[in-house]
Amino acid sequence: MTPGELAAAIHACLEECVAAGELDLESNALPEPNVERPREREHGDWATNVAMQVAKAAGLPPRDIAALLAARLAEMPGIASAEVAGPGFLNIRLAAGAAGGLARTIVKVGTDYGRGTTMAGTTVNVEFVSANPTGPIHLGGTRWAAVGDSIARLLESQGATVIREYYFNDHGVQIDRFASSLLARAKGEEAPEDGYGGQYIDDIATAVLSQAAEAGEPDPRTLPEPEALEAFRSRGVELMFAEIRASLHAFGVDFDVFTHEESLHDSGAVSRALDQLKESGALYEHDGAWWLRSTEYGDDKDRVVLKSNGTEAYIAGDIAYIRDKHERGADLCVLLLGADHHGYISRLKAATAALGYNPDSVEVIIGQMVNLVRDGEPVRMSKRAGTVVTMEDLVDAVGVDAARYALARSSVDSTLDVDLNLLASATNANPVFYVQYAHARAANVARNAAEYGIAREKAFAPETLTDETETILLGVLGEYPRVVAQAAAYREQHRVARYLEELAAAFHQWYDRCRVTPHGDEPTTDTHHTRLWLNDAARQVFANGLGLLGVGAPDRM
RNA sequence: GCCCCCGUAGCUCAGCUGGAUAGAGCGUCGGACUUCUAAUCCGCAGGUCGCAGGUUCGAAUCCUGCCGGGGGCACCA
Repeated sequence: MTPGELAAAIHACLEECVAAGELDLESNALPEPNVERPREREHGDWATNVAMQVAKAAGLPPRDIAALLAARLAEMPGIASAEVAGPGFLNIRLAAGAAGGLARTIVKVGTDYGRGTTMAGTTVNVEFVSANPTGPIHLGGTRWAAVGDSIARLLESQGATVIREYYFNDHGVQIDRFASSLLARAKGEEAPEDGYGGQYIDDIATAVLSQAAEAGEPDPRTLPEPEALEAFRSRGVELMFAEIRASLHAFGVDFDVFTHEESLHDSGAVSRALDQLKESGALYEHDGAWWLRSTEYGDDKDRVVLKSNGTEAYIAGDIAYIRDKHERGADLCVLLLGADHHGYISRLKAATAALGYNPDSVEVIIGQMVNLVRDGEPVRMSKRAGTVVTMEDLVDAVGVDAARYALARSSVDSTLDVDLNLLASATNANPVFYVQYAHARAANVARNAAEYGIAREKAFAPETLTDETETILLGVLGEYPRVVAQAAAYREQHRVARYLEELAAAFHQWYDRCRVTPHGDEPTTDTHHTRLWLNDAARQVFANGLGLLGVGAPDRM
């Protein structure tokens, strides 16, 4: 019996109580009972606080309601006991066979265990990273790559169609500075004061020169300044962006759509969007500029969209972009942005509403910064000085799995300290190995079991799974679908990681106590076959959960 | 001045949609491999959940104020 089935059973008991006149409640207002594993083992396998939740509405003491439910619940098949505890908790024990049945359920369902359909039919556009192609992905962007991809996987697991999207800003002054930095380095000069430094600038400058030579074009350095800059800009951006894409791919993150900011301007999408807003009155003219009424959505002040000099402000591209995403069929647009962008939320919502879309169709996740720490001391990263730690640096130091896991296991609300020395030297400080090891162990157990003639087909006797560690392991396994559903609903990938660590602990403890293959001359019994079911169920959940984080599940370590 | 995030064990962080005695990893100390992987397990130690009020049967969790840290408040992108 899964916790979901148990919740349904409790709900049925509530309905029966209402039908029998024992509870004075609207039957359509009954809550979906919360079923959780109690912290204390003595409190049973599962507990619900539903009696306390409905106590006020029913006008009865919580313990009385719990008693009514307990009487009915205890009669149901698969339930060993139900008793009232504390202020009105209902502690439930499952019959051994009912609890153990979960192992077979998981094995049968396989990769679908933990998947749901609550978001079926919904198309979600998830935009993340979107770093300017003026340099390699740094630590902060790496965090969003790990988090964004995992959130995308979570949404997919609940049935959504997900588009991973990267907004590629090739339009503004940052790019101009990038181009002039390339030109300066190609000429052997220092990069300009407000430009970019670092070895990669030299490398790309060199690559631009050789590309031009191969194409039979004149040396860009000999061209007049504007043409020279353009040559370095167009080729440099392409080269830089190819490098970014390659890094992301090696990191296990691939995007479905790359949108160039320039293309929104070139295609007329920007002017179309602005025309629409002018017509609807969402833009107004003042001091020679056109303003968006973003204050109506909590912004401090209205924002300029068309500057008085006739050029478009940056936000104009954003407005066209959010319209573009909706027109391409997105029901929900999720954006991951760094904490330095939190001021954008209100103007983006305002733009969305002004365009005629539901502002709730845009959801901005603000993630806090990543700090580089070395031996406990904060290290300042500077693009100009070229002291930035990049995605590749991190991967070189700890590997993709450890990097992704370390970045995904914390809430994005917390600033994150990354200590390369710590991660690289004491790799067991990263719990990913604890989880992966559990999976590898389970795989090994399965290999050994096959050698000993233990096979799932030979028996499934769930009532033999009676060791305390087996009860706990089954309990944790049962929570997985709810954890995934909530992680998806709250867009909180770290819940999956934390869950896997809990599951790994339960698995290792079980492994320590219960053998799948018989000891020495011990005869093979149904218990061994049944434990293989449990082992394989755990292995499946490790694989499913690690998959949601984009982290590998190795069979050997 | 206004807005957002954070403040929980020595360190890094969970727990925050209100529930039973606040957790994990790392670090310290002490145990456990003649049989499925010791990257593991078991035990000890470690806490005014930043501070002060409030809400209620119940607050780390919700509300208000304050303190401390980070980020943001452009006709820049």
